[in-house]
Amino acid sequence: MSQAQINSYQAVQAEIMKRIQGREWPPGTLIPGEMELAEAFGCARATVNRALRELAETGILERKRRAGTRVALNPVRKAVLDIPITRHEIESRGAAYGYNLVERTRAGPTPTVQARLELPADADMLHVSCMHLADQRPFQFEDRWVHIPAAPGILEAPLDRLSANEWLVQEVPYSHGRILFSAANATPREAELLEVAEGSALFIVERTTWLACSPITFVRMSYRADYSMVTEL
Amino acid sequence: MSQAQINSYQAVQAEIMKRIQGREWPPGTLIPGEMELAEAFGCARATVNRALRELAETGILERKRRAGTRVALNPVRKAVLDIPITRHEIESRGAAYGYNLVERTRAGPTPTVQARLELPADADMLHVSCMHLADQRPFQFEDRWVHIPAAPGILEAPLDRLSANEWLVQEVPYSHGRILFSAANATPREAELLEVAEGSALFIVERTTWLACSPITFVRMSYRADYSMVTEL
DNA sequence: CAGTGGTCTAGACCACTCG
DNA sequence: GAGTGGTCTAGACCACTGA
Repeated sequence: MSQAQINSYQAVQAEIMKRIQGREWPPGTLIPGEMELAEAFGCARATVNRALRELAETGILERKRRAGTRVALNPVRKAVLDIPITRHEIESRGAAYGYNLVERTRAGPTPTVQARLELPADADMLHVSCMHLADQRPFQFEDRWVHIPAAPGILEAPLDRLSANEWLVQEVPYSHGRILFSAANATPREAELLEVAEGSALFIVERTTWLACSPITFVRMSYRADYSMVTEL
Repeated sequence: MSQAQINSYQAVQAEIMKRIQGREWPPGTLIPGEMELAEAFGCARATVNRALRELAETGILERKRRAGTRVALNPVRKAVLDIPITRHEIESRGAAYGYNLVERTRAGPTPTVQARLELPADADMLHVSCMHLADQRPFQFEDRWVHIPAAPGILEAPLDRLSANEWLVQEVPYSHGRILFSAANATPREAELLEVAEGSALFIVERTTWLACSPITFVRMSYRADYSMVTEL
């Protein structure tokens, strides 16, 4: 026998990674087909398929019908980012969560918000902004616009106690969204709320969500410069 | 019959999503078991399993053995981030890629670099920094430290023409890494290189990679504030 | 048009965990 | 201990696509 039994998809992945990392299969290599690997490993093709499919999803392999599977030459690696509710993020860091409603106004969208949500200027919206605190210290400033017809209950939501994010997550399903990460200098208002110097760099996350083609909400979240978002790959 | 044939895993996913979005299954609902769904949809359990497993991976469902599958109450949604090579990112935006080597020095690590890579102060390292340009304009400043014993060929790499990133990706495999996103105010040097005002907010990405337990490289990439990273969910 | 990956099926065994 | 999801198998058909 030339090869011990490798009959779990994770074992197959480990073996493939071992060969890639050992440069037995350097970038660009065309690796054997699923049937061949299955035979060599002593397992079913479905097992090899799952192993290879998942590695391709992370960008390590590239698969094409007829052409086969090769080790990615220019790996566009995929990293998975967790997007938790802010309260949970704070609590998972072991800090006490605090919440302050800053503003709650029924108003038409600003031009920026209009553009992001693709809504008319006279759309019926709720503008809600709030602070999230970690151990009494400013953690995140949230500035949100909600399209009222898409989430009618929002007008009765107890936003003085609960962030709009938490209310929406439980009450209004969405089908897809877009997240945008960037940096910006703190405006005087943001500086005051986040207790940083004016012009201090902030980490910005903007999120827009839809249900089917109907826009629900746009939110801009600003974090102090000492915040960072982490992911493993 | 109560239900048309839904016999592809994507059709099953669509049906599940439809029921969640239609609030037929609001957050927290315990949904039917795999066998039951398979029978209702007229497909095999494996098909339902794949559909549900993938939805659970994105955070929409939560699955536990014995307890069953429920619609996530506090959805920690997962977003997938593409991490391309900078040259490809620039080219895919339709801009011309440019590259300038700024510095190339063999030196011991700074305290920050030491901490990130968990290396001793006298480790043998190459410090390489460079600018990536899009249509002749500054796009990203890359400041990198490479642990020479982990990537010996780096000393002969043509870093005057090719970024260390591109060379490493093809020549040195890695097993895992950590990425950290944050914001910072531009130092005088960064401001000059990126052609922004001193103190201007920069988007910062720091990446550390290892092969098994052996650190390979640490890189800090700074982007002008007009840059943003996007992902869909 | 032939060979690759993509998927589905029916059945089985297993591991975990909740009641 | 029983029931759920987690996985593997052997076989089959299909869609795509590059030679």
